[in-house]
Amino acid sequence: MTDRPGLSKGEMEVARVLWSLGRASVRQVHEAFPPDREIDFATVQTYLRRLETKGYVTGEIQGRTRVYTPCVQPQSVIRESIHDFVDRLFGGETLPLVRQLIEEGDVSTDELAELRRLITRLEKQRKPEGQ
Amino acid sequence: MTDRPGLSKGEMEVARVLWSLGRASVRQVHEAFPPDREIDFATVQTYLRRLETKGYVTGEIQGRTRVYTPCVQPQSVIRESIHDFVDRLFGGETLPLVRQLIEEGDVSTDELAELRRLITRLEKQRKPEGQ
DNA sequence: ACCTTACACGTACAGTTGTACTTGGTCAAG
DNA sequence: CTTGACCAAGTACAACTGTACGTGTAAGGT
Repeated sequence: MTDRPGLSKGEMEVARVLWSLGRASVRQVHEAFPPDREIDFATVQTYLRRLETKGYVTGEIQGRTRVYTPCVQPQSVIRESIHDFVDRLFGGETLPLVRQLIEEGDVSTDELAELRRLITRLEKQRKPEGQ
Repeated sequence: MTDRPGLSKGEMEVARVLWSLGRASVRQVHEAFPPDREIDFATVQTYLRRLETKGYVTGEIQGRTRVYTPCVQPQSVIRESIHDFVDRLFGGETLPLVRQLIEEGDVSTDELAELRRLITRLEKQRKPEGQ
C-alpha cells in the first residue's frame, strides 16, 4: 500500500496533537500536550523531525521558527494502524475485536444505542431494495 | 497494572501461535506458522526465549527439547493491547474505533446482524427491569 | 564407532525508538 | 553593545526489535 514507514507510539502521539492543531510550531505542539504528560521540548522537536522524514508532515521555516503541517490524513493513518492491529492480534478478523470492545464494558449504554442505529443505517445502505 | 513489558509485533505473532497450540516445542511453533510466513527456526526460538524472560511463557526441558507453555491468558494480553491501542489512537475513547471498524466495510452483513443481536443482549442485561 | 540431524544456548548486529543534551545563531530588552 | 530567551539542527545513546548465525552436544541410523 502506502509506502510510508509506520508510526511508532511516540510519533503517533505527536502526530495526533499536530492533527488537532492543524498547523503548528514545535512549541505549540509541545504546549498542546496534556499537562500530565511530561515531555521535553527537544523530544517533541525530534519527533516532528522524524515525522517529516517519514513523510507524514511537512515543515517550513516561517521567520525564525519552523512550522509543521500534517500532509497525511489522520483517517488514512488510523485505517492503516487498525488494519495492522487487527492483523497482529486477530489474524485479520475484525469481528472478534469489535465484540471484545463492546463486551468489555468500554461502551456505554448510550453508545450502544448509537451503534444500533449505525448498524441499521449500514444494513439499509447495503440492501437498497427495501422500499 | 500488570507489570509485564509489552509484547512487540513479532513476539505477539509467536505468542498467538503458542496460545493456539497450548503447549509446544520450538519446532512445533515454527511449523504452525502459516506457510507464507517465512521465518527462521532460530528466530522463533529467540522470540520464545524473549517471551519467557518477559514472563509470558514458561519453558521446561523435556528430554532433549524445550517445551513452552503460555502462562498468561491471551484474554489479558489482548485486553491490555486493545486498551493501549485505543489510548494511543483515540485518546481512550472506544466508540470511534468501533465505528471505524464497522463503517470501513470490514464487517460483513452477517456479522452486522450478529452484532445487533449482541447489542440487544447487552442492553437487556444492563437494564434488567425490562418486562 | 561414525556421520547426520536436530536442538539448546549464546552471540551478533543493524535498525528503530524514547529521550534528551549541545552548539550556534537570532531577536528583543536593557 | 550585552545579556538572556528562544529556537533549529546535529548528535547521543541505551533499550528494544527483527532476524539470524555459530558452537557444542546428544540421539539415531548404518
